[in-house]
Amino acid sequence: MTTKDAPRTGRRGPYAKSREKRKTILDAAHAVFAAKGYLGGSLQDVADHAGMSQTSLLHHFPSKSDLLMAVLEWRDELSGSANPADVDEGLVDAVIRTAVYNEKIPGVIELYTVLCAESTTQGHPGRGYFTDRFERLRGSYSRQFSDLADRGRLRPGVDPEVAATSLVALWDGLQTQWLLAPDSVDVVKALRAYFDVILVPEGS
Amino acid sequence: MTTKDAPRTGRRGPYAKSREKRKTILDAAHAVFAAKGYLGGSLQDVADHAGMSQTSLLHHFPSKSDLLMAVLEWRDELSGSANPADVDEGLVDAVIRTAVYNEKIPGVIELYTVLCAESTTQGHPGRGYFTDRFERLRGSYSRQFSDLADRGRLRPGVDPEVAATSLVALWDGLQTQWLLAPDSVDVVKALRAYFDVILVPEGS
DNA sequence: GTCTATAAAGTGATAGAC
DNA sequence: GTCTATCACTTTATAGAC
Repeated sequence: MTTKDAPRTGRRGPYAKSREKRKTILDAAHAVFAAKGYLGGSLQDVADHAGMSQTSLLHHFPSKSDLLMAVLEWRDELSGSANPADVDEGLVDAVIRTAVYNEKIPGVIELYTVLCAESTTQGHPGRGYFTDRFERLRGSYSRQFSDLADRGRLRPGVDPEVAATSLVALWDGLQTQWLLAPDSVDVVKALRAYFDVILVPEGS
Repeated sequence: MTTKDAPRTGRRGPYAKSREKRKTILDAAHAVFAAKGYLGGSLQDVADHAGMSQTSLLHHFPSKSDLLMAVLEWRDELSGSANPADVDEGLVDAVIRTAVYNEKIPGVIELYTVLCAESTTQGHPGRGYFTDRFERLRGSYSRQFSDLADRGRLRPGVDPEVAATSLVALWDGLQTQWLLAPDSVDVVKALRAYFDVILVPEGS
């Protein structure tokens, strides 16, 4: 969490309304950045969406890039609680469950797809966020594929690190194609097919 | 080709210089759009790169979106001649050869990665280009995987259409990660691994 | 075909009244 | 905490001299 509970100076604290407004703004910024990207979306767009003036918006977030970072962090918090992982869930189940869930929130996919590629450009404020995210994901998947290999579930010859990088790449690439042609691309189906081909059926 | 040879009114035609300038501009626009995206790069940036004023630039291309489309089409022409396919080359060899070649031209990868994701946004002039491109690629790869399946080279259970979509997705996703972390991601290695896992070794 | 000048609109951000 | 007004700047695009 970035903000602690409101101090106990009032019934619900003097900041209860402020936090609510903050949420409204983040919601608006999420929609705008998803639809037009960070470079293509303006603070005025966000302010209009949030039902306030552009200057009021900047009272809550000191700059446009601060707003972007807040949106990205807020999304991580939200998705963690809206789509919680089972404690003993395996890699495959977690990926498929999330991919199925993602189909219900295309706006979030749009945000990540657009901002991720945009962040590869010169001086983009989101670059660090996505570099870290990819490194973290590759590490996590790599460990889980190694565990699967230890239990003889990974197909012989498959490198856990390459599989981790490929899984992330495949997933992202599928989502991009899905955004451009939702009727021609089945993200979940393709991910299942990838797992089918790099894993060995349980107990064999 | 979009333009025919210059009419024979002069030795080299009155448009020889104009065509050269056009190439200079396309080159500059390519660099700028690759580094900053279409939304992030300005006509002034392109003009500076091309060594001319922004108004002169607009004399050659009527609008910014026209310039974008010209860059994309020009790139297709160039890459077709710079990296020609063998007539009897198989799918695998062609993909690996191109992936190896691509490592030498990171600017082109940057252009496609950034513009592709950017094109999923509202009203982006490049959207049609990328939608068509993906549809064409999926169709082409799908047919080639089907041919491989007919010759018993595709692993049983692998769907040619799913494999086609996945190959395109994997390739694009790998390139995105490669742009953000070139030392941690090996595009060619991961593509080879994917072919290894969906294909059956020759003659078996 | 190139330029200067300029239009007309939009940008992120700041100052200060209320 | 919200607003109006405004700054300083950049954007795409046009007009017209040379």
